[in-house]
Amino acid sequence: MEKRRSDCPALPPGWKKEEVIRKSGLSAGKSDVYYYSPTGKKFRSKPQLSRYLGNKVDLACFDFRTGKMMPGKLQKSKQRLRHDQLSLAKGGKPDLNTTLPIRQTASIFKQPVTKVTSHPGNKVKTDLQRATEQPRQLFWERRLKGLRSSDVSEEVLRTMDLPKVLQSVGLNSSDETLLSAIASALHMSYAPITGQTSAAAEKNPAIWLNTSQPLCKAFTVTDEQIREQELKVQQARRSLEEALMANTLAQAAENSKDTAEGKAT
DNA sequence: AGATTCGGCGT
DNA sequence: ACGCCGAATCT
Repeated sequence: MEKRRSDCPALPPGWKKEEVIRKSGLSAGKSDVYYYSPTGKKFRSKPQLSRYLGNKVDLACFDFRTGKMMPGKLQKSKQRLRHDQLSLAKGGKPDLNTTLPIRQTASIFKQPVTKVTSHPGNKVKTDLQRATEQPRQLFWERRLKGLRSSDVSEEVLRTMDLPKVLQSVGLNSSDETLLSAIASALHMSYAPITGQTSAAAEKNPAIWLNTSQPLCKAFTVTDEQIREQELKVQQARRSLEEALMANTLAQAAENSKDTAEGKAT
């Protein structure tokens, strides 16, 4: 079989590329691409490669299959914004993306910061497939300050009212940030959100802060509150269902109008 | 145990 | 249709 490993000019010197054709099974004829580092370590996907190279090499426009840099390949951020504004101006569908505005690291993929876990004479498996939890800055949630949600016409939406039992921890964090902080915590972790349970966190957050919990004082939620909330969610779902239904109907009407115009010309 | 190979999930 | 990665299979 063609076990030819070729140089890959788009990568630093010493990196090799290999393409292996599948010879049996349902996917016979298709191929898999692998890269080998100068030390001989094998890489079988772009995320894996990106994790290893970190910010040494920007792989944003690197095409894993061909092994070449493809300049037009930049998809995210810039182009994306332009498209959004364009389609918005034309009255297109609203963007339903719910990704949190959390800063990622230098690479285009999730990537842990440097964390040395292997020492001479110590057997520790490095380069875990899934990057472990990243360390976080103590008051990272403050970066959420001032973020507001708005509707498609840039009209700022009324903010949610938080129950009084929810109070932020630490100096002068605004209520507005607290909402974002709690929402982020709910999105980013499957663990229960308890707030800062240590009373000491209030006195000296720099030392006692639990960084896996939002900057929020400890609180308890009653069954009563849960039932109330369930009711609200049910109502919200009903109005959403109505809105979506109206939207698909309008869409269908629009389409049939378009095809009618097409026939007329 | 490590390398190779194909399936199949998610997008 | 394809990238990515789990896991069965091979050496």
